[in-house]
Amino acid sequence: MFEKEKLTIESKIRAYLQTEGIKNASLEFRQIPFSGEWGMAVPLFPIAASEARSGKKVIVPQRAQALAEGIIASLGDSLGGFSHAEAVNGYLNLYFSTADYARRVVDTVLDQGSEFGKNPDRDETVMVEYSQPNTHKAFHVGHLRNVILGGSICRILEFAGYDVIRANYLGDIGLHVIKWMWNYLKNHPGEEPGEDHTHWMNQIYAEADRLFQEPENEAEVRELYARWNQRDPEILALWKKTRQWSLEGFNQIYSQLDESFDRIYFESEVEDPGAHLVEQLIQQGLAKDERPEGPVFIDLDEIVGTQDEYRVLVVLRSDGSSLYATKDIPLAIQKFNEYDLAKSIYVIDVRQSLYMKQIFKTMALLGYEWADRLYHLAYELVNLPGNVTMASREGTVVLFDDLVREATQRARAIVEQKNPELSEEIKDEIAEAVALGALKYTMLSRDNTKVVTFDWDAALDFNGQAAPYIQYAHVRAGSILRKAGEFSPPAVDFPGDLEKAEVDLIELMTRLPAEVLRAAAEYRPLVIANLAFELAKAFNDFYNTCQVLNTDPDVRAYRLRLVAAAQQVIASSLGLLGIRAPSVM
RNA sequence: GCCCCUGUAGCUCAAAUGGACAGAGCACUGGACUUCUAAUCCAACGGUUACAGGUUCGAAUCCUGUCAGGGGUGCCA
Repeated sequence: MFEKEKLTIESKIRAYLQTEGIKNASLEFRQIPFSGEWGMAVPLFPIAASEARSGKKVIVPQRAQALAEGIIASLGDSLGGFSHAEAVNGYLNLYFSTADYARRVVDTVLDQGSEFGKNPDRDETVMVEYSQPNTHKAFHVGHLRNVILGGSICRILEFAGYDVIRANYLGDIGLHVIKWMWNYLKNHPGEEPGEDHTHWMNQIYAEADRLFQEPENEAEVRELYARWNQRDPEILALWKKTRQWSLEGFNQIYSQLDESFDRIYFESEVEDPGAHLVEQLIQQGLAKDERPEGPVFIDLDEIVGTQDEYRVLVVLRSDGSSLYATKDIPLAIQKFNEYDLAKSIYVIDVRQSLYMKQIFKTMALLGYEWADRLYHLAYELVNLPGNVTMASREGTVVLFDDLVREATQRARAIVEQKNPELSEEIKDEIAEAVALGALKYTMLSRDNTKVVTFDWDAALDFNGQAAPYIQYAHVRAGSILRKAGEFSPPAVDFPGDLEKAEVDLIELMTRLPAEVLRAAAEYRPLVIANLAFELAKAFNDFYNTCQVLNTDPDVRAYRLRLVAAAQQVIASSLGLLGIRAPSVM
């Protein structure tokens, strides 16, 4: 937003440094930490230090300070858009005219609206594969982190200018599916799912898993597996029907989470291509075939010439049945056959890091030039207190629908208390927005590499650094505009003596564009989560210290602009997290 | 054994990628609703950034080592 001023002043600084015998200095602009007014800072330590390194006899801090002072002296009155400058602690601080800066930021935000902070189109397509649930099974809080993270990453990448393809890869075959069908045929023939598909599917699965422990049941399941392998039409039909139930269940969840997918892949579709590919690998001499005594595997360390780095990748079991790797290799190829991808991202938990590395290396060995465009976005697990990993088979899970139901009920009770006059329908909407927002924010506001310990109290705490706090700031802003009867107040000048709360709020708004780029580059929604909270905090501070409606007409005029702009930026940052921004709550 | 991740306030987490006094939220204590919604705000409290060295003008951040926790490591997904 201030590139022009930056460039002008930069060339002037360089000119001065030339006279000091310093050429090609690397100038760095950063934020001035504390501000009653604001501007940019240029640290001169790096320059002084490089002088010292090149043999000149200088004391770095003093020299840095002297340079900053020298620059100011040389600039004189020609500050090129800045209002004044200071030399402090070896930093050159350049300040903007408060009135100009404020007006410029607010005008820009309101002109661009929901486009503010959005990067121009890059003409690059990125695929993000996430969620990847197994059909016929539960959807628990562990799965939730993946969907929420993947969904937010997609939104951020889009905002950063990429074309994004949301891909899902469903585990629709395997022992778990056979077990499910066995239990269904034996104990629940003809039954149909109720309202909540996933919950019902999971009950049958959990029961099947329990019964599977009995040897005679296991034998029956194996029999069914054999029929499946022979493509028994009756079993195939049942599989298709029940799989569809699962998909419908997942879609209920996705739509509740405001998630949707552009491309769905099924494990069942890549199993056969995978088997053929394995044969090729063997023929090419890349894979070793030890069947029937051993499996088919690629000795990556041996091929690459490393030790204990890539280990070996088993691509087919000794009995000829398929593994993850059997299918992931053809799937990677299929993705690039279908799309021209600048990047293919896999949102998968950190335990599969080595496996992902093996797959990527294998693609490189196969000669695909796009192998270096594969990226594993690893995230840590959601554990229960006491570091207990959620696992359906252990029964240590918090199910998605249980959590959402509880959270929504609590949110609903608060809406009831705050806004009893609202219609039931609106109350429900708000409760859902708040409940889901809170869950999403909890997942997104910690770094991908950090384990989330799921705690009911923390997940259901709507106070403090949480989504409802941010949503509430958005609501308050909307409320002011509604009462003013002006949702897009006309442009006006800003005064030079703004309150600190106003300055801080404006300052945070300017950070959105850069933070979007950083979040996209690092695949870290946390960056946006932090900004959203800080914006809300600054807005609440402003709300508390600055009257908008009941004040001088001049003040009211520019503050209405400020409120509208703040509301926009808060809404945008919530949007990037996939969190709804209600207008009442 | 080897590899990866983590260790910051009582608890849960940040820290603009090496910069100005390490910041928030919970919890605890004391204040603020006749005023644009108190799902809010203000104040107070709370730190040898696991430990020991090193690199440099400057380190939570980079390097080495140690300790603690978690994960991975040829036919689980």
